Amino acid sequence: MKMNNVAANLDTMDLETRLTEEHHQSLRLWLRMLSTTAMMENEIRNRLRTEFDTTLPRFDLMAQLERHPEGLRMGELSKRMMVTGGNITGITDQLEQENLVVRVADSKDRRAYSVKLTNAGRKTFEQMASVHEAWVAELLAGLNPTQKNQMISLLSVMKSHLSHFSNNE
Amino acid sequence: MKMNNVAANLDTMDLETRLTEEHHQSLRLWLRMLSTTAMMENEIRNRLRTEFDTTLPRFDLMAQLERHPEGLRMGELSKRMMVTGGNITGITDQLEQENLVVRVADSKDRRAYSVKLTNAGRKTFEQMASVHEAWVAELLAGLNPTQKNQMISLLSVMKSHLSHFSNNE
DNA sequence: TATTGTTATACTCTATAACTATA
DNA sequence: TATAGTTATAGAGTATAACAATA
Repeated sequence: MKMNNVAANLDTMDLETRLTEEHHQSLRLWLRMLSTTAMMENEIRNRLRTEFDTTLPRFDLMAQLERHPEGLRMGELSKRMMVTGGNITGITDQLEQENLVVRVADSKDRRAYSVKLTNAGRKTFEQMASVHEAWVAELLAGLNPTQKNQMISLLSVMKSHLSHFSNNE
Repeated sequence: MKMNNVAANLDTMDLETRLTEEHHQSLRLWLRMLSTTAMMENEIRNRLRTEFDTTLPRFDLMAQLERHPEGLRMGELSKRMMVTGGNITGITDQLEQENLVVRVADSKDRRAYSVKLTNAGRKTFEQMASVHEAWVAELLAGLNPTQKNQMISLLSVMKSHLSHFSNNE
């Protein structure tokens, strides 16, 4: 009786062998995750550029603001988008020049701004977002709803473990 | 009786509502996947830089070569790494200057080269790879082996659907 | 003519660190 | 002193397109 299954081997294999196999399994998972995400991300970046002449970080910033109609401070955006402050300034500058967002002075802290979508920005974003959502559905159509839910919950477990490291999230 | 479960609603909801819910589910999955991958990728990039003074694309190129001791042509590397040719030239130039890889003239096609790891390159890569593998295991320790296998197979389904689009892989 | 790889260029995204102004 | 945001800079990664050598 052959036992190729990892779980079945738990009690027959020595610790070192088991760890090596688990390491290989983890590496396989990570490489697959990395390449799958990259394929999807490349496709979406290309479509955002050719269809809407925009980029993922710009789209992402607008998406953050759409979820927070009261506006978000620069530092909040920096944390949520996982990039340092200087970059937020740059992207915000671009979007402000195109009248898609505005900086509103904070009434209590005169060092701070809240960034908000303008009406034009909200309108533009809503149009992009609905097309974007359809793209995502199209690209993920290989999974059925049950599989998608499984994946969402596995990612949640993974993410909460990851949040113990470094300064992410 | 409330029915919040997607599957339970399949026969009672109209088509349009169902599609909207599936779209939202897909979007949620994609956003979670994107942020989870980014967290892990950032952590690994940082560690590669601080511990080995290298980058993910450089590491990735060496990893490709390690799996192909006979060498890979520039065009092959370009396809596998999902970037255009000019970039492969640049990364290969860097690694060649550090004596980690060599370009070997193809005996049959005088336009082409095969890129191979040097002995020093192989040694350097093996050291990095074993540390890298331990990092990945550490960062993925939130999932047990069964969950990792589930994730691997879900990603496979997803990836094979994605490969129908554009020029990826 | 088509293909392999290089070169030159430009653009986006990124981090870092010094800076201004407030707190 | 510490914090919010900006500025300036440098570097990595990327795509595109024109190019040379060879097929």
